Amino acid sequence: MTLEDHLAQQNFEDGAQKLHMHILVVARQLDLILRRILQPHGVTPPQYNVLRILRGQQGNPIAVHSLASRMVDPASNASRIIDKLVDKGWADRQMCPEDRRRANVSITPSGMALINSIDAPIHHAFQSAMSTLSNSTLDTMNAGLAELLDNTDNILSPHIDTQPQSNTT
Amino acid sequence: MTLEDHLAQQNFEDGAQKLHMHILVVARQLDLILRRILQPHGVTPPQYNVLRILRGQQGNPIAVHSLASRMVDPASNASRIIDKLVDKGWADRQMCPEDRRRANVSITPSGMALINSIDAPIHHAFQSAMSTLSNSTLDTMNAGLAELLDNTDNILSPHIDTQPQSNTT
DNA sequence: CCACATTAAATGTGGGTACATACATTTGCA
DNA sequence: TGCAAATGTATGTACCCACATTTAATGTGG
Repeated sequence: MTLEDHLAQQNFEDGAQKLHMHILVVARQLDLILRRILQPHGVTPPQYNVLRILRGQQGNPIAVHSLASRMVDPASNASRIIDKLVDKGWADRQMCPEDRRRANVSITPSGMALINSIDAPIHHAFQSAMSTLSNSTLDTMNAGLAELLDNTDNILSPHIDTQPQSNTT
Repeated sequence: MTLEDHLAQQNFEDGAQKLHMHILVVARQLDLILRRILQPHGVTPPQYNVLRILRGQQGNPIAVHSLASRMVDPASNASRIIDKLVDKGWADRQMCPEDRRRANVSITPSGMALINSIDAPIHHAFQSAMSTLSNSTLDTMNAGLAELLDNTDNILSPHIDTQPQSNTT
């Protein structure tokens, strides 16, 4: 099924607009695939994302804000995602004695068991989704997306011009 | 800012996984840009998406299910998006006399005025986001994403094997 | 030592999504 | 004709998001 079929639209103004739509639609597809695999386990994609980060900490607790910065959606509501994980016994939240504003989060054995059991099928699914792309295509796409990422960063938070300004105003 | 900065993660297993993350993160950035432009007008991205489709109808009303199929998120809840548009006077919903299950939706002059006034800045923003990419890069990326779209379609709804099976089992 | 800004986390609000279900209406067909 | 299946739309539930605000604790300059 092509992009045109997905959107029931027959022509795009140019390659740039088509790329825009392609990215949105494919991102949605990837999310649906992940959701499909996670669903039977009662885990959602953001929760899975957090569990992966916690596992990467090798048992070391991590502050909420630092966890948030590593998420795909660097959420303002990391707190609430963690709430869900704690409710289900997959994560643990302890107050930090040195800085009582902080809350340290860590993964529980039960959370670790969960993520270890679902990780392989997920990796396999995405591997197979990408399997038809050649390495050189992968590289070109990654380079293009990196460029796009940089451009959108500039649109979202314009750089301060680093040229020193003479104070003539 | 690179993908590694965005996710505060330093290495990805392979190009495929990196592509996966790149797509998710860039899709999010594009959504943020759109949201940023729409926000002052009190419109959300899905609402804008629906208004564009309605405008494309040249004044002809369209059924909800047919509208839904054209959305980026072919939502089960197109109804609720339309509710919002009707509330704000940008769209109109009439019952269809020939088929009383159907609800026909059309854009109002006020909705038309709104979308015409915000369309240009949006087009400009995305054009500039993509402006650094060469045409050949755009083509390669679009081709790769089309392939990815097809692969993910197959994962999400596996094709029935059209080979006639001999009944030997 | 104290006012004040800054930081960390949580929470409120309004919106969106997937998935399941409800309900009315049409269609297909026995 | 009569009734089951399919269709079109709306709604309920639980989750998620962006953005603004709140609450608490820590830093910092006078």
